[in-house]
Amino acid sequence: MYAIAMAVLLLFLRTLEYKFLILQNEFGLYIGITALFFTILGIWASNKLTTPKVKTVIVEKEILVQKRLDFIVNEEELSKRKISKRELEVLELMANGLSNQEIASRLFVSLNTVKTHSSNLFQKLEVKRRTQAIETGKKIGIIE
Amino acid sequence: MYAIAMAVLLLFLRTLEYKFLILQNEFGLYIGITALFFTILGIWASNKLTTPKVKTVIVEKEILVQKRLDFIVNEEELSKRKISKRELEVLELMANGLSNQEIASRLFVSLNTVKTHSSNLFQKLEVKRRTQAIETGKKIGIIE
DNA sequence: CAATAAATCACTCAAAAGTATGAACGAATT
DNA sequence: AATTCGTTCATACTTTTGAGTGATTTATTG
Repeated sequence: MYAIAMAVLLLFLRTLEYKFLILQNEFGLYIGITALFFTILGIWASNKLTTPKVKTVIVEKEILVQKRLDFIVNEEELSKRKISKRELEVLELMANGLSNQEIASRLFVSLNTVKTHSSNLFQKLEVKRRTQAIETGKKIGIIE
Repeated sequence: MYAIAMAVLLLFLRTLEYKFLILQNEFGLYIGITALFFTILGIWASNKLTTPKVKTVIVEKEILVQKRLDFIVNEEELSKRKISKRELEVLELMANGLSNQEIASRLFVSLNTVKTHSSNLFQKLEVKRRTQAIETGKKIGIIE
């Protein structure tokens, strides 16, 4: 491409030379045309060939978080209700708003397994729904 | 900048001409140097002057918020998100672990109405599930 | 070693949750 | 009078959740 452009330009300049009898000592004109031409070519080539610049703008989105630094799991409730640690994990993820499918993916188990855990959990917490499980879990101090 | 580059080049070429007695009919050389020079200049100019593509990255920044015992509804969040008082009522009952049907009965409206309210609520809270709605609702201080 | 608990998963069925769309109505606002 | 908003409700449809049952595997423990 570059070579072709060069050839075209030279040919063009030669034609000018013969047709309009531009004198050789006026070569400033040639230089000028060449400069202009190749500047444009350079810009074009740059745009075409270089990977586009990416300016990364980081926008901070404020997320309000409330943390209890003093949180300790109520082991007594856990043993009393015979809640296994897998079940507790599931409950924690539930409280974080994950769906069963998302929990399954997170824990690398099947959806059915999560369902089994949650179902057992509900019995142990004596609740009917996940929202109640989260509520109760917080109340008895097994999750934050 | 461009003008300066042009001047520099011309000066350089003139210097070459007198120092090394380059003949005028060998102007292909001049052309070549000029072409090369201005191609590079064009590439450089292009890189400098083109507006970079802007890539926006949203980074979630955690902000610790102390939970106060004297709960006051965050009116600002309510108005900012345009959450109606009926929607807030539904959210409160959701957070108490009620099912949609139970909420409907409590508010003396139909199940479908509760669904509409909760659906609108989820959009306004930018969540997909009721568990997330409860979580977010507590975080932004519109429910206890 | 046998018993037990925990974790895994499948399958089915039913209930609940959620989406999308449209619509009716009254109160408040322009 | 026209418009906007909140509330209400319906229909239709999809996805998720949950109950119930049964089964396998692995680790632990009496």
